[in-house]
Parts: sequence; C-alpha cells; structure tokens
Amino acid sequence: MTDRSHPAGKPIRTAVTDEDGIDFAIIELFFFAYRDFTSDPDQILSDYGFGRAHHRVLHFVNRRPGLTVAELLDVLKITKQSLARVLKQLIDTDHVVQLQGPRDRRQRELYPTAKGRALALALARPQSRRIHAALEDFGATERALIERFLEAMVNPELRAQIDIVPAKMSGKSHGDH
Amino acid sequence: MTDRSHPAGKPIRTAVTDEDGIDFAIIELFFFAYRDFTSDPDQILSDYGFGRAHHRVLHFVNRRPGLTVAELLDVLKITKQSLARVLKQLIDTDHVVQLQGPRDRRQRELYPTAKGRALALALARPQSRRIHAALEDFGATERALIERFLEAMVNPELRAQIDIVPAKMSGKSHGDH
DNA sequence: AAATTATGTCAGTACTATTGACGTAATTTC
DNA sequence: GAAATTACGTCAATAGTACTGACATAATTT
Repeated sequence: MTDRSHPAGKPIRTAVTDEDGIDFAIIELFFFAYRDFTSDPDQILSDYGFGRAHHRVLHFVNRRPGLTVAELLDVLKITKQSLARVLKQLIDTDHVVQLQGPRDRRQRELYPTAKGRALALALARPQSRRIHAALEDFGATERALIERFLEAMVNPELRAQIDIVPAKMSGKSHGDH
Repeated sequence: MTDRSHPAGKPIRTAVTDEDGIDFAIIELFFFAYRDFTSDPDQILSDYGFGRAHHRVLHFVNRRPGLTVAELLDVLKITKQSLARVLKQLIDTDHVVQLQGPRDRRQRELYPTAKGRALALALARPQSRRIHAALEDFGATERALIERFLEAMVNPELRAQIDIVPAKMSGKSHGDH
C-alpha cells in the first residue's frame, strides 16, 4: 500500500551485508541449518501426536537415564508447568517411566522404556544421517573443529550441562559436587 | 510413582551414546548452540513486544529488500495467515514499509525503514559477537569450513535460498580483526 | 511440630503457528 | 470484453508450546 496516513519511514533499498560489521552470512546459515535439522524429527513426531517438546524430553531422558524432574527442567530451561503435560503424555504412552528416588523418595527418576529408547533413536537417526552427510569430506580434525565451534557458541555458564553427558569426551569427570 | 496399573515397560538404565551409530554429540551440541544463539535477540525483542517471528521477517526484509510477500512466505516456510499478524505489526510500528510492485501492482515489495534497519542490526549484533567469539582462534580456512558444514546441513533443494543473498562469498573481506 | 524440598496440578494467559473460507484488486487467458 | 487466475489481505476457529501464580501432597530436614 502506497498510502500512508501516518509519517512512515522511507524504504531502504540496499541490503544489509557483512560490511555492516555483522556476520550475516553465518547467522543466516545457522538459521537455515537448524530449521532443516529439526524438520526430519518433526515429521516423525507428528505421527505420534507429539511435538518438539516431547523430542527434547525424550532425548535427555535417553541421554541421562535417571535424571530427576528438577534436573530436566534445568537443562531444558522451561518451567515445571510446561514440562508437566509433555512428560505426562510420554509416561501415559509408555515411553518414559518414573521411579522413586532411592535415597530421596520425593524425587522421580526418569528412565526411558524400550519403546522410548526406540523412538529416541528413530528421531535421532535422520539427524545423524544429515550430520554424516555434511561431514562427508571432512576428517577427524575438521570434525573436532566443528564440535569446538558449536561448543563455543554455547553460553559458558551452561557448558557444564554438555559435559554431564556420559562417554564421549575423555578426562571430563568433574564428578558431582 | 512406582504404581502402574497398566503394563509399563521396564526402565532402561544405560545412556544412549555414539556407539549406537548415532552422532548424539553433535546433535546435542547443535541444540544447545542454537538455544543460546537465539536467546540474545529474544531478550531484546521482548522489550518491543515482539517475538522470534518478527525477528525472522525483519532479518529477511533487511537482507533482501524489495522481496514480495510470497517470496517471504517461501523462505520462512510458514503460512500467509501466520505471517499476516507479524508483518502487520512491523508495518504499524514503522519498521517495514510496503510498496506496490512496479511491474505487477498486485505485489507488495517489502522494505525496511531506517527504524527497521536499526532494529535488525541491533538484533544481529549479539549474535555476531557470539560467532566472532566462537571463531576467535580460527583463521579464514576454518571459518570457511564452518560455513561449508552449515551449508551442507541445509536441504539441497533449499540451498538456492541462501545463494540469493547478495555479496557473501568470493573475496569476502570480512574486514577487521 | 515446623519448615523446607520435590513434585504435581489448576487456572488463566500469550505467542506462534495451523486450516479453511472469503474478498478485492490486478493480470492473464480465451 | 468476460472469465479465470494470481497476489494479497482478513476473518474465524483451533492447536502447541510456552509463561506466571497459586495451591496440594508427600517426604525430608530442622
């Protein structure tokens, strides 16, 4: 609409580029990459009536079996109420089970069932394939570089969450406090 | 809840690892990296009452001034109705203006105003800083590698969208530092 | 016994997205 | 020139994921 009743700014016809001192190239690549990265599991999830939130819960429950609700909330950075519905659905559909904490019986330790493990793997498979394809021409050195880059993109305070993951790294056993 | 009335699966107590043939390390890194990557602009946006959807529109309007509504829908992969509200708000707040298409007057070419350009840059700044910091120890070769990786993560059919971007590669003098 | 902690749940709200339907103006086709 | 198509805008209804605040329960700690 060329009609404007209130003082509208004039159109700027030049594109922003990296010359503005901002790394638009990588910003945009990151957007496209993540959009497509999540599209594969999203499709599978819709068959189950699940969404991305279910995927995240399922992922971390499989990745750190036995984590408590509080720990999960901390990793996902969402509220208890947001988690509630999603977790309930996963439990009702027998993808996740809760066990009473052995030391503290108020706690609920979360574990995947065989069904939940299978779904988690099914969701991760296309993502892993995509990564493999993207790393096709790369060797171990380049792969390590990508990992270093991605890790550096994470907030330093939150990098601890990554290290909790079993296996993988070597001497990263800053155990529990 | 140790009580289950229906046949629930048994808890699996071992964590999934890369040994399952799946690249969980990078999958998880990608998740954390993107989560934090978007957190900076999200904070700024909330001051304006805007959300991530506004950011995306603002980004592409600044990146390809003069694109039409249809083109924008194609890039964002959302529906017209989803775009409508967001775009309207950006126009009402004088961040974006519409001009009649010169050749086809049905089309609306979208342009940023000075205000819209400023906001787009403000949103991109912390993201760019984060990228710079992550690439700190990397040279041009490593940087190119990261770009190649991210580009390879995008669906091949959709890579065309990336190339539309002006300037970009070639003798990219990603200037100072 | 009282306070705290871990979890669950209810009510209300917001944002982003969806599909379907309809209207209008401009362009293209017959 | 009339009809069909295209580009865009808008209305209504719905869903998924998130939020805040409040309150309940059981277990643990003080």
